Amino acid sequence: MTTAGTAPETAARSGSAAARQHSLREHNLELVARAVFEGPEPLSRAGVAASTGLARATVSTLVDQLVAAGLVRELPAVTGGRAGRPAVPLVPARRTVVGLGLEVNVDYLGVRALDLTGEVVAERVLPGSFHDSDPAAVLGRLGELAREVSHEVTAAGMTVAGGRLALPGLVDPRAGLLQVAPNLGWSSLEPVPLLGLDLDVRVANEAKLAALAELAGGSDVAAPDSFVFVSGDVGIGAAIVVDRRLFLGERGWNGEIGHVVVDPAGPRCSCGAFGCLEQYAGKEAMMRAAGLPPDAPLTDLVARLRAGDAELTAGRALGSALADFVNLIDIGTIVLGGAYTDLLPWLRVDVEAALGERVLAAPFVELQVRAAQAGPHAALTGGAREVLAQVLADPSAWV
Amino acid sequence: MTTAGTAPETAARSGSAAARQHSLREHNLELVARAVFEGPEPLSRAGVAASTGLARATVSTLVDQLVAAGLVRELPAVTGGRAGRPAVPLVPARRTVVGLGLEVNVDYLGVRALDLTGEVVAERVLPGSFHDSDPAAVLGRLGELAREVSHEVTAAGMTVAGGRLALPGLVDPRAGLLQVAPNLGWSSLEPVPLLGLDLDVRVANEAKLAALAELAGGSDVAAPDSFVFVSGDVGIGAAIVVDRRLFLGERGWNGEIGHVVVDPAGPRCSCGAFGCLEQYAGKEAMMRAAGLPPDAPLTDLVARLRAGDAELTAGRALGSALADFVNLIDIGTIVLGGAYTDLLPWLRVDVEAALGERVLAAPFVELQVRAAQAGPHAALTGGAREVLAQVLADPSAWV
DNA sequence: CGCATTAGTTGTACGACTGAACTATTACCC
DNA sequence: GGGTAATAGTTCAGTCGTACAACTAATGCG
Repeated sequence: MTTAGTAPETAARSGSAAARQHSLREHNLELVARAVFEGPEPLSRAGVAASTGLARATVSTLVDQLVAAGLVRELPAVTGGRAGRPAVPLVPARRTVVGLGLEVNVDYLGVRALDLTGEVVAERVLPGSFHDSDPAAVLGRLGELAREVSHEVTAAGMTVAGGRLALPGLVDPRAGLLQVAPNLGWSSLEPVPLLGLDLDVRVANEAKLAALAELAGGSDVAAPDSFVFVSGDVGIGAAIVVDRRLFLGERGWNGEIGHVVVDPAGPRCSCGAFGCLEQYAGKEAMMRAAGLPPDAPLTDLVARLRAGDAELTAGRALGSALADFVNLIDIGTIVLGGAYTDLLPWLRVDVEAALGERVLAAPFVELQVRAAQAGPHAALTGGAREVLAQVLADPSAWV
Repeated sequence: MTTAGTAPETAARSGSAAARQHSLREHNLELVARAVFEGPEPLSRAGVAASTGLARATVSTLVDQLVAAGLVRELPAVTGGRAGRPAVPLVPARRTVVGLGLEVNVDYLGVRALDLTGEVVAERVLPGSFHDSDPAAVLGRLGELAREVSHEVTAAGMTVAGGRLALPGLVDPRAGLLQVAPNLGWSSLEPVPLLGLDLDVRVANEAKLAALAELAGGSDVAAPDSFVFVSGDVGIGAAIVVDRRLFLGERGWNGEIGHVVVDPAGPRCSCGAFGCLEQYAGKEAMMRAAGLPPDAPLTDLVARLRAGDAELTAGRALGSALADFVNLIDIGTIVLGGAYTDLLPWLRVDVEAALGERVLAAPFVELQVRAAQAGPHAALTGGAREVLAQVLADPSAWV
């Protein structure tokens, strides 16, 4: 008993655990669920068997379990013009299981519930100003919104699988701790208990979750599997997605591109250092450079740029910082989010020029810069998607 | 047959394949092998069972297979002063299976064979000058050295599991292609066939493999599980190790810290851009700054610094670039290799100051800067270790 | 209407892990 | 010195998940 007690820690350290018979089933259940969810068009049982390499008999029992658990739905058998028994197409189940995305940001609170098809089944967004706010009060209010949403979906027969709370700051997801969120004026607190929810909620950085929302892809463009997501606002945050998974570094504090050196002789930054990217390509800096007040709405800047009454010089600095990023991590696709999405037409030339000049591997690979596809409040969508991804990763918990 | 043909690709794309019965065994075989190899002190069968969570009966059969395959060795049973049947300690087998590390660098060729205990069982190092050399001739010569080593170890009854060829340049490990190695004057070639070896050899970047050598740890200090390894020489390369595994980005071209911006108003770099780190902290820049010829040996610089006849200003630039690195990927331990290992005493203060100033998370985490532990020609050791790690990851191939 | 074709199901076989009982070997204590 | 407790390792029946093959189901086509 004493020695056995150390087993879980050791297993966790090495990242893998003993595999039993039922681990096999869990693994294959995930494999089948993924095949159904990620396939470009609906697959039949036989199609799943072909694409996974599992035997048809095995797939049948696994699919039956997923259907019984309410994760997968059978469409009416479709006779596709060719001989043979018609296939039964399998699709993600609608309105049975939902993931909750929660967010506190400088200008709004929000909760969004997504089902397995990616559809928004309930939502509350509360605009406001949460500069230097009281964490307990704000998170309490957010908790109320979440309870409203939660009741709404459970009343409709759905199950809430869990939640993700997006916060604009340094967050340690493993410890459930917010270290500091400068724009909220929050520091060193455990946000989840203040929500007062009877639900498995984890915290995450806002830019990281917004990046995950990109994985859904746009209507026209497919989402890349690996990309760097850069969210430009007052602060500038980034997330690294490799093979559709977040790369978090040791503590989830990576992607602080806003404080990369652009010019050591540049202006002093709020972080104390000199010449950080934020001083060139942060929202306030861009506004000032265009002769607008720093807290003017983004649309004002876009209007000026459209009219030709201002120029956007932030692209050079952004491109320089992105070139550093690409040189250091080698991810060839850059997705620009936040304010940069709308500003991309005036940024693209300078950014691409800087990448071409400074990225060592530029001659050998096509670097892509594209606008974010996810709509407003992307972190809400990303958070809900992450919860659902976890359901998908371990469907056996729902069987 | 037509549909089944797509299975492997699909499985490969999603990163996981169908799990059969024998996958279970493979997984657990790896688990047991890892427990034996990575444990701080030798474990018995019962100890492995406790640490992995597998049943004793299962562990026994798995261990027996590993012993039969020559990967694990049983030490004489030891009576440890306490009651009960004495345990049989299990340790990595000596001189049964070896991995080969190969390297072409500017000033030498080398081949090193390591066995599972990490001991060097054979080695050839050939100093020389391979600036602007002929790839076919040089790789042919290296192939001869490798054949000598290979014959030596097979004559002693060992099996060669494979090899890794380390090259100082942009390497695509997946495609087995060297894009460009500026200091060798090589570009766009497939190096492995030129070795003329009847062996599974893959290419890799020199700094990446040198980083893996660090995982063995020093005699005094344990190796960290996650770190950034920076190798300073004429060029400056880096590798990212997370949970004891290389993070390679999309193509293995990451870690190009030598071309991170230190000052856009700085001197022009060989890459075409301005103010790259290499122009401040590359070996030639450091030599010049100390009033030495750019190709002087490192010992000359160290002698001057010891005597107080020169100052090393590279630390500020290096610290600035490292701060960018840490802000972007959040790895708290930095291991300095190459020329930096010996220069660390004169770099440390400036590097740590820059990290403290520029790293956003600095107040919340202790950043560590340490010297590389692996000895000379670390890439040879790292390459051999990677081959052996692959043996460990799939022992079933040897059973 | 029968045959070829494809989808899905059923049943047997096999392989891998588990738990419990068993053997082996030592320390400790009276 | 012998009995007892303790620990290591082995044996064996039991259980579970997948594979393979044979089967049923449902459709198109000639």
